[in-house]
Amino acid sequence: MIQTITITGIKDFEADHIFECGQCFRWNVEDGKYVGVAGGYVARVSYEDGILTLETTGGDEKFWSHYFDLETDYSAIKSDIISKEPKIEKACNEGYGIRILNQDKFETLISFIVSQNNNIPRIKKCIESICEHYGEYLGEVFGKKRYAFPTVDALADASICDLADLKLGYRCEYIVASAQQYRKEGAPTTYDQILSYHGIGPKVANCILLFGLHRVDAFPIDTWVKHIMNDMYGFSEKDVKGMAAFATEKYGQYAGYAQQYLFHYYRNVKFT
DNA sequence: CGGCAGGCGGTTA
DNA sequence: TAACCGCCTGCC
Repeated sequence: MIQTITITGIKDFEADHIFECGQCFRWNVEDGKYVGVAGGYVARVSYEDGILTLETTGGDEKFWSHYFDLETDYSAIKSDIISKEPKIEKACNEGYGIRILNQDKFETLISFIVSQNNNIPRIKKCIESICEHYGEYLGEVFGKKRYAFPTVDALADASICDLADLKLGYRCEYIVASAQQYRKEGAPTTYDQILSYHGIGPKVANCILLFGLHRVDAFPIDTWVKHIMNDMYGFSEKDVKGMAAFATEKYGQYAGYAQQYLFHYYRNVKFT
């Protein structure tokens, strides 16, 4: 059963920008609108003239409002980072509707383990496969079978051999070990704690900080960001430390937002 | 066929 | 602590 939620007076929202800036893997265009699963609910999203419309199997306005980070003033954020770094203005204008979602911590942690040394279409495929095999079946919604992201227990108790059938490669053991650590310790709260997971290094840890824990000062440096920092500022692509220090100094507490605008710009506009 | 894709762990010097 | 190397898999 589908309910419709409409939220009005929303600025700085563009589904394309939100879902194509590298933060999530379970939202895809179906018949012209984005459909995805979050918090165990299926939703179809549309936005026009300040009105956000969600056709969903569950979750109240409060849940979705928080998920889409609607309480945050992105115009103010853009002004702030542009004032600190005018060179970012074009990227902010191109990706004007970006928002950093408030995603589930465990889902984010596992998803970014899957992302390592991998490309986006295959990451999405792998995660859907994990959901189909280990997640709760949510029914047929908008013409497709839908599945929730698995619980911590479901993945902690999964066998590495069975996961291997999902073509996850060497990431299988990371996934099971991480789910077990998460079950034992609870959700991580610091960078060092995230880094202590087997199979999580600096890049993935920063993604989990930013996208899972909403630590908007985190600045994940992947190969794209390396290209960007090289192109914009002349950094050697090996100088990850230099880039990280520069980002903190240049963008400060909003480095994560800056990363998203730049990533989106280079990924979807400049290099296409 | 080698190279690479939103890296990481392990081993070397 | 920096520089390599191998790695599951799929697609050029």
